[in-house]
Amino acid sequence: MVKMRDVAKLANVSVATVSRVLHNPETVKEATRKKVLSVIDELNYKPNMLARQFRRNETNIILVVVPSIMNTVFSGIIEGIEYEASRHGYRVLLGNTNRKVENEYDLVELLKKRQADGMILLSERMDSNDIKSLSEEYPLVLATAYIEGLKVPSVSIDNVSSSREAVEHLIRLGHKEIAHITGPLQFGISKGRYKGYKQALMQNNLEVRNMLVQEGDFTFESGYNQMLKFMAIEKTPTAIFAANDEMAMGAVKAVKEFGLNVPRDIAIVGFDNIAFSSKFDPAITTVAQPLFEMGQKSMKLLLQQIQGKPILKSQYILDCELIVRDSCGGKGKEKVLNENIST
Amino acid sequence: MVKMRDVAKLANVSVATVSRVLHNPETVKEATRKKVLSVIDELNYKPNMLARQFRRNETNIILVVVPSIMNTVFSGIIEGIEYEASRHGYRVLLGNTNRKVENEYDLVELLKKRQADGMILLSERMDSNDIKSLSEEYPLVLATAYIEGLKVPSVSIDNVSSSREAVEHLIRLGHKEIAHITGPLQFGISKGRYKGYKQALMQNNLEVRNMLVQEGDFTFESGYNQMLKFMAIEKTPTAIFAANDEMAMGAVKAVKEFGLNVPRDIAIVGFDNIAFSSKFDPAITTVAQPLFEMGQKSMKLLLQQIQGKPILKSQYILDCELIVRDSCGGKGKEKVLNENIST
DNA sequence: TTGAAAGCGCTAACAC
DNA sequence: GTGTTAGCGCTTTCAA
Repeated sequence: MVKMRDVAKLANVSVATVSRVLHNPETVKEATRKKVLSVIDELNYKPNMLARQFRRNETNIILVVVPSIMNTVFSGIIEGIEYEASRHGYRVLLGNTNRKVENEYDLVELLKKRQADGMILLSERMDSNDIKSLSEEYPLVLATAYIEGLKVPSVSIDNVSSSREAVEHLIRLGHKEIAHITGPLQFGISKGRYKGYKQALMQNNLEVRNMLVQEGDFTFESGYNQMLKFMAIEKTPTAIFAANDEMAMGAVKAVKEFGLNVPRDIAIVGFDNIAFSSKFDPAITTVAQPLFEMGQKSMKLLLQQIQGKPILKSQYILDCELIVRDSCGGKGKEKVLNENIST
Repeated sequence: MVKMRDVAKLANVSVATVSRVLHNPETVKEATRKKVLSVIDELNYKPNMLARQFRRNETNIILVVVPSIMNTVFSGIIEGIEYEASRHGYRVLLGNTNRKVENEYDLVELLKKRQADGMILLSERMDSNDIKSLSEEYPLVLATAYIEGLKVPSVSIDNVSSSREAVEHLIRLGHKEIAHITGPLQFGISKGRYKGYKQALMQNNLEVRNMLVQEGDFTFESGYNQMLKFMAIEKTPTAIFAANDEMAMGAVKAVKEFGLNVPRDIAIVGFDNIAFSSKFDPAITTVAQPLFEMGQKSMKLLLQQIQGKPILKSQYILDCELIVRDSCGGKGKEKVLNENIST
């Protein structure tokens, strides 16, 4: 393995000069620099990063912890992280937890052992006290989640208001019997989306009925199963707000199996705008999070910490957008509505 | 930061002994070992991995290069890799290339700079000569792809025979006008699947007609567009074999838009068995790769290289399975067929 | 069974 | 502008 000393020897300079050529080329006389560079090329010298990292005590690696790599929401955020990271010379590596807390704790060890300069968590499985104390010692950002009351830098969306908007859209379309399939209610995002649903109903003087709220677990199957329950109610709801797209699609499947049509008989709205939502039949009306932006913002927050800059504002909440497609039956009407407004 | 020296001092031993307790505990007297361990605990000592890695010139990290993290095929393989890696004390980190060669080359640098002990490539974008020379210098395994004629350790499936099987299934169902939507033909897997399609037709004395083969790019949209072309042919094909599930779903969409029914009017078969295939309406008949097994096998091959063991066999080709669902119209019939065979 | 000590390859403070 | 040199924290050989 060719090392810096070899380059130095052949170029008739000291190792310090070689190091300078690599990191502060402007401090080296042009002739020397060219000489060194040509020798580096000639010997095909690759700096030993392990040595460098050890010496400087930094890796230029950002660890992103994802609960699942199959989810397009996460990949959208990751794109934003990667974009911002590479602009600053950082490389992003992904640690997959498969939704298991122990893997999350395992990946945290990488950070503690300095295998990464910082970490972005795309999940909130760990105990919040652990997250807090981790955050006090290491650069850390939470994305998609944020732990109330905890001053951990985080980037998230307002699940409450964006869900409210989605449900209000259904109300504006004339629906009065609107059901909700929630996510697992131990998660903050599920609670938030549920809250938004209730707010929309209450603000429009509609009753929040227990029977019209069922807890799912974010899977297609659970959407299907909970929809089956709604179909069994005597006065079947005319619209469904599902806490994510997968469940919305599962609900659609159940409706179809009853020989009914979405959106004609039952309107359905999801959340997340996963890649498949637009390809589903019918295309799912849903709430899109600003994924790229969230990733970018998270990375910026992380960089501030790594660079030891003071963080003026550490909690960011970004805006979502309602994407009206076919499953809610409001596409044409929405257009008319917009035109009315704009005229 | 508490370091080994601190532990040594407090435990009244040398740093060497502390190091031994960590790596070869059996070589240390029990009393000493216990003492050291308690001090480690007391001081909450975490070894500096950067120093360790530098010294031992190894990271215990496996880098998996994925073209896209959104794809359930890749995540399936990764699960297998992770399983096998963790059994041997290795950690898996993912590098996302977003299907860009330059990112692939970029990640290779991590390997060259010893940021990872080995690498598994889940894509074949790089120049095959580069892959070859990389493989000569570093532990490397190709999964899902394999480069013909090149002795790079690889794990793949037989795209030809499994595609042949899929098309033969359609033939057995009575179809004679079977079209094929290929992947980008510069990729080995696309060529293989195309080849399997042709073999099936020829072996059954069916004509391979140029008009019935269109090149897609593995996206939903391309499946849709190519299907539109088939619909425009005077004698519309009665069955379609798409080189992946996304294109198969796109094709379904096109058929539906013509007011036709899948599978009644046109049967469609995909490839990959992505997570969504079973949820699509109709559920897609497809070819499933043994993803977990592929990942596991790849990791085993990589470990052999890392440990410097001789590799007896370096190219593995695993079996696929045809999953008959609704989109081919062969579900019931297949059952009858099986029963006939089994009786 | 334990300790002393020599580096691993690089960076950066300091001297010239 | 460039060279000398002292480590970074750990592992491992050698000697005791």
